[in-house]
Formats: sequence, structure tokens, C-alpha cells
Amino acid sequence: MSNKSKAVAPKGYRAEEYPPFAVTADIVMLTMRQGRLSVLLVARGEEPYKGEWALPGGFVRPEESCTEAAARELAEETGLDSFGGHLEQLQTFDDPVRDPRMRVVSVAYLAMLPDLPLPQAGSDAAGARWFAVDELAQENIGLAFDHAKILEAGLERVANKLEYTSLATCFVPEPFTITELRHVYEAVWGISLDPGNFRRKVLATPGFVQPTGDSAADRQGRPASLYTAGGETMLHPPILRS
Amino acid sequence: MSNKSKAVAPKGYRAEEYPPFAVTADIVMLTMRQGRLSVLLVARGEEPYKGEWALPGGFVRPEESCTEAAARELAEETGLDSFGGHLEQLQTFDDPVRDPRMRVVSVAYLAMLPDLPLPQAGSDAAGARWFAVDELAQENIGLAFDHAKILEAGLERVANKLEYTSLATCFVPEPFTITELRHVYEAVWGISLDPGNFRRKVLATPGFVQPTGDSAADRQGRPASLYTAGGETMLHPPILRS
DNA sequence: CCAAAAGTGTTTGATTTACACCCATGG
DNA sequence: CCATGGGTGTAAATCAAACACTTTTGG
Repeated sequence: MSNKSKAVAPKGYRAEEYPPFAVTADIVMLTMRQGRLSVLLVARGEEPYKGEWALPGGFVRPEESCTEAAARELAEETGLDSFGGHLEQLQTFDDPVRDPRMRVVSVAYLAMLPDLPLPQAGSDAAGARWFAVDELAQENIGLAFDHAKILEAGLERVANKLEYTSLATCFVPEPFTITELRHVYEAVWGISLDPGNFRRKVLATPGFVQPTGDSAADRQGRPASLYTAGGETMLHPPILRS
Repeated sequence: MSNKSKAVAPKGYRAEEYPPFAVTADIVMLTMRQGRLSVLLVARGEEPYKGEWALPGGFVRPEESCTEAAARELAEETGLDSFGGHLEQLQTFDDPVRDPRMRVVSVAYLAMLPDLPLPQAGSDAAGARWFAVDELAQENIGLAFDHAKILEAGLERVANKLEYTSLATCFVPEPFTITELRHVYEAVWGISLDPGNFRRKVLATPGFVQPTGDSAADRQGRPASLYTAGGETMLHPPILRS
């Protein structure tokens, strides 16, 4: 912040003469589709990286915060009036050469939402598609810019936050069963969890989920009780990745 | 990132015509002084907020990353050739009106280092001073810009990271005793920990600390064994804040 | 009645917590 | 020899992991 002119600064350096930086908000938007953790990507229509897949995002406008820019982009990409899911700042990527055109600092965001009807025509992103994240690795799909690094940071953040927050509820459409909630952990962590112990852990945490009183009768087997998210995303004792 | 020109964008909007953003790196630099968690602040020499205390920091230069900018500022403020402590990105603060002069996006960093001979003359920051963080709150010392929010985010990050990483070793000059290390946790968390149990926890974690074989004979009572940091900052089972 | 999934009980072992106790030094 | 802090031992309580078992539905 402090813009004091420094004795040690290079010849004639003054803040006002600095070449401009561009700032973008790029979004790692995750959901669960068919039991797999999936990320929304858009096909780039222009150079550089024309035709390659990239994270949705765009330039931050002068009068809006980066978070507002991310929410705006998200609404455009999903075709919804406003983005209702969870949105948090992830990390800022600022390698001076991450964009070949100019100096662009990217404030990356992490968004989570339950599986939706896909981004449709009329939205900004005709070329938008969900990719299962394991599919990306297997099929060696490269991402534009440093977006592979951004995605990796997002996946790591999600995996860690599941452990000690109730964030997993963002991925499941309400009302949900405890088993559906458990599938989120299993997909993100790539392991299986003991159904009984998981159930007890979640129900023993006040505020994690709220029973609706209803049951899901569509499946085979004993009908499962339905729950909604407890409210605010909260911290709690860890669900262990065993 | 994607700079596709959008149908929905405002009239005539093109990325190239965007008013420039300035980008700064601001640093929450923490140390332990006289058993208290302390933060380095500098007195602002110019408007706005002239005379008020602010976090050290400055504008990012076109050819350097924000991390490099932070490390450079840090070296200048501490008067050292290079900053040797721990430095990590904290969070980006981007409220459009956080700086009254222009649109400034601040990429905040968190730095930790053992108590040093104070920043001296010859350094950039003649007006730099350490403040115990509890003193700041008690004496109602306001910070310039949104630096109070940045500091708060830094303190929260440190408190959380102590729990599951070996970061505390950054705060103590080597070689250190287990008790000195425990004092870091006690100061940051504002609680007291059982000395015996703490000792066992740390020593049971491979790679947390390394015994030097020496003992500290300067204190009263039985001499304490001395240790150095185990190497890289690492994850480990939690030290519980009980 | 059987298969399948939900949900509960229970045993075993590990971890945490609290606190008593011994050790090594300076004064 | 005593005060002081370093360091170890240990029993009780709590928690996690594994897995057997009961419940409730559809076919």
C-alpha cells in the first residue's frame, strides 16, 4: 500500500508512472455430476490459447470488486440470474509471464454448487462444458495459461476444507441423504468411508445438517432420511480421511 | 483470464481500454518479542493516512512477481540482504474504494521470523516499529487503509496453521528449547498448554524438530535440551488448543 | 422370502488429558 | 538443600475403526 518514494527505488520510479496491471477473476467452479467431481471449463474463442480449454473468468471492471466480478461471470456462465452457491477467494496468481500479452494478475476463486441443468445457449459460454477432474488427468487435457495450476490449488483447497468444515453440503441438491453427502467425500478424496461411522460423525455435529422429517423412497432398500444444510458453512471436528 | 469480448459487456467495453489497476504487496510480518506476538508497522510519510501506522509494503514492479515484491520490501524493512524467514501469500484485498487515490489491489503476504535486531537506519523504514498485537487492540491504534482487516486475516491464518503445521519454529531463534517453542503457541492462542504433553507431541512428530545434543545452561533450573527446526515446514497431526 | 440399502450397537485399540513424580542445575 | 524449571510415568476418559447386527423397503 504505502507508496512512499524510496531511496532504493530504480531511477525515476514513481507509482504514477507504473505500467498498468490488468486484473482478472478466474473461477474454479466445481460440482458433483454422476458421482464424479467435475469442473466447468470454457473453450477459448481467441488467441492466445485459442481453442484450448480454460477456467471461466474475465477482467475485473473498475467499479466492482473481484468477488463481484467472479459472481457476475458465474451468473453469465451458468445462465442463472445470480449465483447461489458457495464462492470464496482461492489464491492470486501473478507470474509476470503467465499471460503472453501483458501483465495480468489473476485473483482465483473457488465456487461450489449442486449439479444444475447445464449452462445453456443464451449464456455467455456456448462453449462451456463440465469435465470430471479425473478425466482431465487421464485424457491429458491441457489448460490455457496457468489454469492447470489454479485448478490444482482449487482441488487441494476443497479436499482440505471437507475435512473440517461443512462445505460438502454445497455439492448436493437439497434435500439430501447422508449417503449422498458421504459420496461427496468419497469422490473428492478418492477413498471409501464407513457408512455407519460417517453418519454418526455428521449427526453428532450440531448445525451440520438439519432433518426434514421426510424420507427418500425412490431407491431400493430402506428409505433414507432427508436433510438440508444446517445453515452457514461451519467448522467442526475433522471427518478423517481413513 | 479469458478476454473474449462479451455480448453482455457494457458499451464499447474492450479489455485494452480498461483503466489501469495498481497492484501492491503488503506484508503482515510477525515475530515473537518478549513473549508477545508482534507485528511490524511503518509510519506513513505521505497522504493519504499520513502519520498513521500501516503494514509495510509497496507497489509491485512490472517485471517481478508479487512474492518477489514482498521479499524485496521485507529485505528493505529489516535491513537484511535477503529475507530468510517464512513468506506465504495470505489473501488479496480488492475493495474498489480501499485506496482513495485510485483502484489498488493489494496482494497480502504473511511473513514470520525470529526476533531480530530491529530495523535500523539505512533501511527504508526509519519509522518502522514492532507492536505487540494485543497492545494494538488495547490502545485502540487504528491502521491506514484496510490494513486492520489484513492484519486480522494474518493473525487468524497463523493461529490456524500452528495447529497442523510446524510453522511455529519460524518464530524462535535457533537453537531453541521445547519450552520456547511452546511459548509461541501460548502467545498466539492466548492459552497455556501442558508442558509435558506438548513436549511429547512435538517429539513424537518426525521431522518437526531436530535435537542438537546441546543444552541451554543460562536459565534457572534443569538445563533444557536444544533443538533446531526439522527442515521444511510440514503438516502433522494437530497440536490441540485445549 | 430375499436382496439391498439405512441405520444402530459394540468391541478394541489409540489418543488425549490431567496430574503426580523424578531429574538436574543455580544460588 | 531448596527453589525452579526440565522431563517422564501413568491412569482415566474420550475418540476412532472395524464390523456385526437390526430395520425397512422393493421385487
